Amino acid sequence: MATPHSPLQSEACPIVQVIDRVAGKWAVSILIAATKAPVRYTELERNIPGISRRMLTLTLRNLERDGLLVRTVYPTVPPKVEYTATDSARELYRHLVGLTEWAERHQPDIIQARIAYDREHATAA
Amino acid sequence: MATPHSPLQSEACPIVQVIDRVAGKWAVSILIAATKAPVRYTELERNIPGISRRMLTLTLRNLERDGLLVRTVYPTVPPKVEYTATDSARELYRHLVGLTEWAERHQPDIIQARIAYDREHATAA
DNA sequence: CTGGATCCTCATCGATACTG
DNA sequence: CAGTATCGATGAGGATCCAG
Repeated sequence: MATPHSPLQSEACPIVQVIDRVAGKWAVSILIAATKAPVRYTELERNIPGISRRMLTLTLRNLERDGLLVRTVYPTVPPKVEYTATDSARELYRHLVGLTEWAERHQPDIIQARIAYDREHATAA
Repeated sequence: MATPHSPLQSEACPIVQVIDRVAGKWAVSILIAATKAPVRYTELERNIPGISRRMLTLTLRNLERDGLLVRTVYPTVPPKVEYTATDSARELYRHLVGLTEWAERHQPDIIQARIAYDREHATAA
């Protein structure tokens, strides 16, 4: 960490804020999509399995509010809205990629660890 | 995250799994503490402001289950339990540091963005 | 097509009390 | 010291309907 002090002061730790901001898989999914190319509302709805309209809208608003997405409205007859990742978001995305790579590397380990743990702590059947 | 058990087979993209695993400030706070040095239960309870016993235990169990923490019990008369970060967790921590730095760099921007957004979308004055 | 507003459910979390 | 068990409050999130 840039500031190796205040080890356990979670409130002051910026990473907590990032986690909170990105908390919920929806934000990340949207961010990933929008970083690759400007995306439309319906496009996101189709490409993110299981997301509800409500959460899509809510998450989009939050990301927009935090300056991670830019919302562009084209006043055409069928309304068209595009969401574009800002530079800030693209930079964040690079770090998320770091996490992705970690996840990919350790996914098998985690799965194994869970299996082992569950077997160990199995509810006597 | 506080779910007692995450599904063993997650079909989601790896980054979503990381986010889910680390979602909630407690996991990160604990991870940070345990990465720096082995920590005891009460030590965590004292140093993580606002955490409840329930969440502390739950989060510890999940991290342990995923192979990110190792739980060591010393069968002494006053029981002593130490939680130690695994290599896997330490590697994850390095990536979390990347996120931290991003957060520190962009925190002012985000705050500004929110202020601007809120002013723009103020409930019709 | 893009969302805002509403209702309602259920999971999550905090507080408390109890135990090895 | 290091937890577990239980209960109640809170709010995130899904479903639905309506509007620009």
